[in-house]
Amino acid sequence: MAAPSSDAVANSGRIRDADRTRAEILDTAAREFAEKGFDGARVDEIAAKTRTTKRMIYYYFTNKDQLFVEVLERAYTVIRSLEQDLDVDHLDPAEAIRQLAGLTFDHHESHPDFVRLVSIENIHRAEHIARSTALSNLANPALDVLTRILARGREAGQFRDDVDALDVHMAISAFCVFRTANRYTFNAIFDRDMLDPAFRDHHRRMVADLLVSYLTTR
Amino acid sequence: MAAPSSDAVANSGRIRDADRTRAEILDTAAREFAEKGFDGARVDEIAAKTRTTKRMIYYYFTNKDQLFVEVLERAYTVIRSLEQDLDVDHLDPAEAIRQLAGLTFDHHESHPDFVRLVSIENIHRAEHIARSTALSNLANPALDVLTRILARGREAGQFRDDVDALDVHMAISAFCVFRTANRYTFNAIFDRDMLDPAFRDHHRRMVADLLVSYLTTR
DNA sequence: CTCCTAATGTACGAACCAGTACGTTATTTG
DNA sequence: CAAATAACGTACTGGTTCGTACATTAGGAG
Repeated sequence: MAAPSSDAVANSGRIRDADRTRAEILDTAAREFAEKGFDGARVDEIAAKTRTTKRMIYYYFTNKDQLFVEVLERAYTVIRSLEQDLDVDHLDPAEAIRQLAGLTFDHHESHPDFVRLVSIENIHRAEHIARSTALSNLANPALDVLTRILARGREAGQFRDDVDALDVHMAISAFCVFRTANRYTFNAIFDRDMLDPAFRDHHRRMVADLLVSYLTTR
Repeated sequence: MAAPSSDAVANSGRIRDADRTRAEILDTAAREFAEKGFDGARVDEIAAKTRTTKRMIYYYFTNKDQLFVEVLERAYTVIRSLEQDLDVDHLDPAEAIRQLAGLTFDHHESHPDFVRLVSIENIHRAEHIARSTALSNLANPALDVLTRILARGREAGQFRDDVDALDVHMAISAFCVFRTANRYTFNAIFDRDMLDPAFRDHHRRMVADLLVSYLTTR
């Protein structure tokens, strides 16, 4: 009965705010894409889970593909900024590798949606990344860090010299990504949930050990 | 004008053969699912690429989900039989690990569609595998082999004793799967095609070295 | 206060797509 | 060889889904 005034409140409470609407759409879309995949996700469903309408999605993002592009851009930006904060130049090279592996491990462990989005983008052969100048030019701070660590390790005679930073990055990513990305088939077939906390610390140490033992073996 | 007889020939040339039709559908479906993902693949398109019709797909496989289940069953069966042929009990444990890693590496390298199908199934949270008794019960011969190798390595005092066969299998799979599954985003962002032959041998040795150095470090 | 534009909402359409009703032909069995 | 059944084909439908035409309102500029 007091509806009219409460409607008015709801309306004015919902002040027009482009940034806010855009951000809310992106958040919801990220969850929905990660949950269902690109082709499985529904624009109508994303809109329904937002406090705005489908029209707004097309107003801000033109189409479903472009929406996915911006979802990806956002997801990558998060991990890149994390990596940038990594300061390991003062550490022993082996310990620096352990820190880097640990950081990657933790990020993937706590951002399964990011891992899923990347998997989905790979199924689509990275066509969205290719269309994104932001992502094509986004260098990886972790690589610079890694390059310096490897150089120091080699100079100290601790590390082998037949691997480059990208190889090491790949090996670390592979391990961390697999635990999250392939968790379901792995669990279904081997009956072991890789994300079970019981394995967490063990696996976290395992990536680090794998890389350090590899690098220090000649 | 000579159509009737040539039609008849075309018709009788296409002898009814359930097994053959089924197999052709499965092959085509596997390619199509691997190419476009489960939701991206079209039943009409699969049918069009077959010498039969959509009706036959539903005749043999009931629905799209069941078709995917059987595609997966087939794909897994191939690698399982490969692993079964692996005989490394006569080898030095470290060398046996290298052989196993090499076999896994080669299979993933030469069967990108298999890797993609697994990725797709993970996006769908292994719901199809769960529905397949064949897959749920399909043990992994590689695990038995691996268990024996690890036991021998430990007895010989060569291997560490804080890892089990499944951990090692995971590490190997992670590396091999990543190269194929994440090749596109990796290439887009780092401008390195992991499947470039130039890296093939290097990476093949790298997985083996990673595992052996890890296992032999205490 | 008025005008202009950015922001938002409603309703709809055209294409698409999984699945099916119905009919036909080959092959096997008795 | 007849009857039964397995294998196959055509044409269609009902529901879905991306995208848009059109209408409206809020808020800032002057």
